[in-house]
Amino acid sequence: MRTLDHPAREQMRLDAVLMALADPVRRHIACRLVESDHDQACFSFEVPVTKSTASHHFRVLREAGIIRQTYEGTSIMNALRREDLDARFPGLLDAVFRAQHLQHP
Amino acid sequence: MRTLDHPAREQMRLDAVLMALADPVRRHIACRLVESDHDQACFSFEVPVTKSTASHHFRVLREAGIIRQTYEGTSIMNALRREDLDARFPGLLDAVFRAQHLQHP
DNA sequence: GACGTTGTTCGATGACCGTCGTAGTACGGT
DNA sequence: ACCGTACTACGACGGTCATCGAACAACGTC
Repeated sequence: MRTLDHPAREQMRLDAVLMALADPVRRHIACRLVESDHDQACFSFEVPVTKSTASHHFRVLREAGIIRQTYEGTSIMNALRREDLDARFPGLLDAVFRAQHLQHP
Repeated sequence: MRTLDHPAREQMRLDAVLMALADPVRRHIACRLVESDHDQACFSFEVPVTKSTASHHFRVLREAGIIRQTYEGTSIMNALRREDLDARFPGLLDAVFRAQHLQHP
């Protein structure tokens, strides 16, 4: 079984989280996950980049601790690590999501 | 009289704000301003970089709309644009400041 | 087993960023 | 008028980032 590395809750670094969310493509992915209550495969996100670039962005989000990725057949399902994020950096995710919505309604 | 360009409240972009706060030196400056209630000159911040680099960071913070800079003699006084930030991106500054404190108590 | 789907990995490339030193500007004080 | 202080502007350098295409790997299906 293939596995993917995820940082533990205490290992999340604010640098990495803010850097990850500063990119518009990654923020779009993260905000889509905030909105939907169920996991989503990578291909279901409509991002204006190629497959390899999207793969890179998912990896950055995962290594920052923002998403959790699990293999599911040929797909990878992406879930927001909301509990971990809220515990480590309270209010941050909500604020970013709200800000994104205010700017791009 | 010398003047400095500041973005209007509506012109602030989330990209620029998150990008600015992703850098540790700039986040240190911003958090120092959150803590202190009065304006502070550039030289009063103890940052581990040279003058020119610090000047660059202050410019990034100003152009993102995070700080307001005004000339005062030979110095430049820096003030947090808290009202504008809270109006444009509610809760964001507080969340980042709190996260910074949780990580670096 | 062959094929399509889904994503990763590996260079390569161009752009941007943080950093610095040097030179220059503006201002206040002597 | 001169000097020191506070900061900016400019050019340069190295590192990192986003992006891409091509090749590869894993899985399900026919």
